[in-house]
Amino acid sequence: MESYNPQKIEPKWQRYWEKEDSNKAKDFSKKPKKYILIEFPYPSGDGLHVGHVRSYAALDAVCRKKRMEGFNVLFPIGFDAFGLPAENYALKTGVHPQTAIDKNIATFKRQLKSLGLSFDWSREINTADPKYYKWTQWIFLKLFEKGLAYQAEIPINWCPSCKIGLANEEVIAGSCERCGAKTEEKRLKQWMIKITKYADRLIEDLGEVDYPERVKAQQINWIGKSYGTEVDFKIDNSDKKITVFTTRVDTLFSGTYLILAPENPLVKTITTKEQKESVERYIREAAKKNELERVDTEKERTGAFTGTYAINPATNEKIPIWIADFVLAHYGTGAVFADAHDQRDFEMAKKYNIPLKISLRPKNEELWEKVKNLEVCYSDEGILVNSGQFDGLTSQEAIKKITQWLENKETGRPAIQYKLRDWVFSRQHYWGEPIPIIHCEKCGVVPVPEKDLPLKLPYIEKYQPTSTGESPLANISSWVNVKCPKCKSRAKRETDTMPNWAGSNWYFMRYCDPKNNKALADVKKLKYWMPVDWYNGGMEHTTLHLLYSRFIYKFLFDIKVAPESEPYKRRTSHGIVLADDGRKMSKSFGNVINPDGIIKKYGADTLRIYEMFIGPFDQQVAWSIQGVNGAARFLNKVWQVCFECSKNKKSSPQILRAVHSLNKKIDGDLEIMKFNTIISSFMQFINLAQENKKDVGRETIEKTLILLSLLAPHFAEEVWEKLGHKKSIFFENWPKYDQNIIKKEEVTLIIQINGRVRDKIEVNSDISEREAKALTLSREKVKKYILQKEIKKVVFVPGKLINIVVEEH
RNA sequence: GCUCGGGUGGCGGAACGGUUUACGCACAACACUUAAAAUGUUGCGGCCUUAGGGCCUUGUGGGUUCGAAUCCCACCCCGAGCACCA
Repeated sequence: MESYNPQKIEPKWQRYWEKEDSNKAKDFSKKPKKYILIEFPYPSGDGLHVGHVRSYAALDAVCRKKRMEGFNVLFPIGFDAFGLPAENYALKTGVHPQTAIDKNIATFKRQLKSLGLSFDWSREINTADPKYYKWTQWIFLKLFEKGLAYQAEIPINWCPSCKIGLANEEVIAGSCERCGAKTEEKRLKQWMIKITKYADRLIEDLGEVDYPERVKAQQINWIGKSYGTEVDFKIDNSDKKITVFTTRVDTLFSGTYLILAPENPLVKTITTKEQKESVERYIREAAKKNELERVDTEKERTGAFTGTYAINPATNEKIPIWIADFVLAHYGTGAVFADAHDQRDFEMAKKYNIPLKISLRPKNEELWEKVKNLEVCYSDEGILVNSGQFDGLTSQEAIKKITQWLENKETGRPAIQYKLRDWVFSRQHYWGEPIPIIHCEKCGVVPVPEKDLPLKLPYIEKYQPTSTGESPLANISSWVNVKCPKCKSRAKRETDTMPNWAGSNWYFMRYCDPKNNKALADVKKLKYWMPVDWYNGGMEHTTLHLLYSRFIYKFLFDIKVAPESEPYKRRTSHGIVLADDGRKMSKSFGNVINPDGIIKKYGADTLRIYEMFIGPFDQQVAWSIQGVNGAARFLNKVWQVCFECSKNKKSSPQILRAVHSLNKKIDGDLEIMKFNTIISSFMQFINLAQENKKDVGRETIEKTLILLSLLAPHFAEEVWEKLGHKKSIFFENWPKYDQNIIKKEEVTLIIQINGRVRDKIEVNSDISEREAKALTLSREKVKKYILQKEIKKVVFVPGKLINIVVEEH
């Protein structure tokens, strides 16, 4: 008998599957559809990561099973090819991003194919292909048309040394990722997308999808909806008012000052002559700090007095208006009322000797003494004091009643705030989709007409950013200078490009109809395939890609392009694969595992089995080369058993029961992604078969191979063929297990005395309680424990256990 | 600080109200071999015991239960995400 030689058989079957188009999904097939999606890779120069292998192999197993169960499965693959690394690489080496990406994609394709994954390669997409990004640009035009894309001057991370705007993910601990210089805030006009308009729907519709709790919680947290009250404070000696947002209106009576964000436009108009200098100095200081420094909660509270006062609508007292950098301009109204029941306000008032008042009383008397004397800040809920008619109410009651009271006086109202901010959609980079907008001297902002799409990214030689912070595209005057599509007068193109997320927002729709020239995808095909039935990906995309793409899909639903409002029925996520030292795999640590090496030495099937066995799928796992040996040994054992037993006629009841149990285990565990227990059950089965080779018949071997084909497809095909089959094993139907065969006649009954295991007996599985009790009490071991003691109770769990409860002395 | 996960042998982990430590790795002994590798067999939580066996053990402390790794309460530790969000 030949020994198992993956290096020989794997390429053979990969060629076979490619030739036979084995994994092609058929549009409008009468079979029920399953759309199973993995996050498409960014084709980095490092090649495929063993982490990709784990999640792709897992979902590949799911797809293979669904096909054998009679589903028309769509399991597509593509490449998210725009992005910064290719541009940085170009800056360093002069190699054009297009060239680098093409090369990387070729490597990825070779690697993915060498794993034998059952992708439908005929639907391959590439987000940097003009035929693809034509539709990414089209979506932008639609957003613009509906008023959801707009320009605003907002602060961005600016590297004064590279003279370039940086995305948040390019700023590491307040410094530029490339040169290490401290970043500053710079205000630039940016394209923004109004995702906030969809905030409520993004929360509510989570109710109708099947996502892990932690994913839902993270998205809800990120959107950060909070219910509160808006309160108007009249400015003293003026008609103007300052509106603040609070979730704790119960503390309004202790509001002894107001604080504005330094960037709040009101600051300029209300600051008095006397205070102008110190206020302006404070604003300058605040602007110099980057986000990281401002957020440092350990630092001392600072602020500046504007010289102006406001009237607290609850007490009618005159209270000073301050500015402080811990008040955020972009949240709420950029203004808060400050009181003794907020840690930050409390600290700041202490520092500047601003008067404080108490309006909440804690239950704890000892604490109350300290709170009363302003020794500590009490910020929990309590009972109202010094609050006029509201005294004695709990915080919860007071929030309702005070809001109502303010509403009647027309100085307040219930309000809702979100943490979610609009999405900054501009990047000052080359390697992205150009934003299809023209700035006309006469007409202003004019969209590129749809017929002119795709607006192709021009091929350039130099990627150096401009000194003004514009993208390198601004340097190509022949591309920038155009005629206005409306009035034909002089105009300039927008030179910002889109962020990396633009292409991945809708790629799953393109898979449904990847070659369509007339639409991003044919409506009928979308209706057939969408929504994605099962989408697996990383937790790191929860608040970026996953949220963005849900939003864009909702928008496309609203303009009648998408057939429903949620793109993904079910989301699951994998844990990351760490290096054997427990750290992230990274070139700089020198601990990266290249799947090519493992495939060469052990074969793709071994690698796949190992990676799925390594630990729970949704948790992070550390790589271990010794573990790969275990997977290789397992496949070798299966190989031996298959050939040694294939001539046996019949299987023993024990083996039959075991293989049916295994079948059941796989059916159950695959659906809940417990791949590690599937493989351990498989190992147990093979160990049993190996010990009882005479009892393993051919039909059991064949069943085993079909079960194993999900995990080790090349292996299964090869043995299947060697057993004399002419057709691919993947044409077989998924086997059904028989519960009657699984049911055991004889079981081990556990005997407990007072809950402790004292004995075990082999009994018929449907033994009655009376019989079991009699049998138990006749056992020598049991007698020892119940001698001269009173039996108080007998607990009987049929087929499992009997517990004798006796009096303890 | 808030939200969500976790803490079980030397290690990865299984069990998620009913035999704790399945399966794998590592380790040890033996067999096969001139030798090594590979493979196979056996052992492998701790303490006590001549044996039979006994006792302890799922981060810590309580509770519910005939019975708790599993359910409840409090605390400690680790990981992930958010974080001056009023």
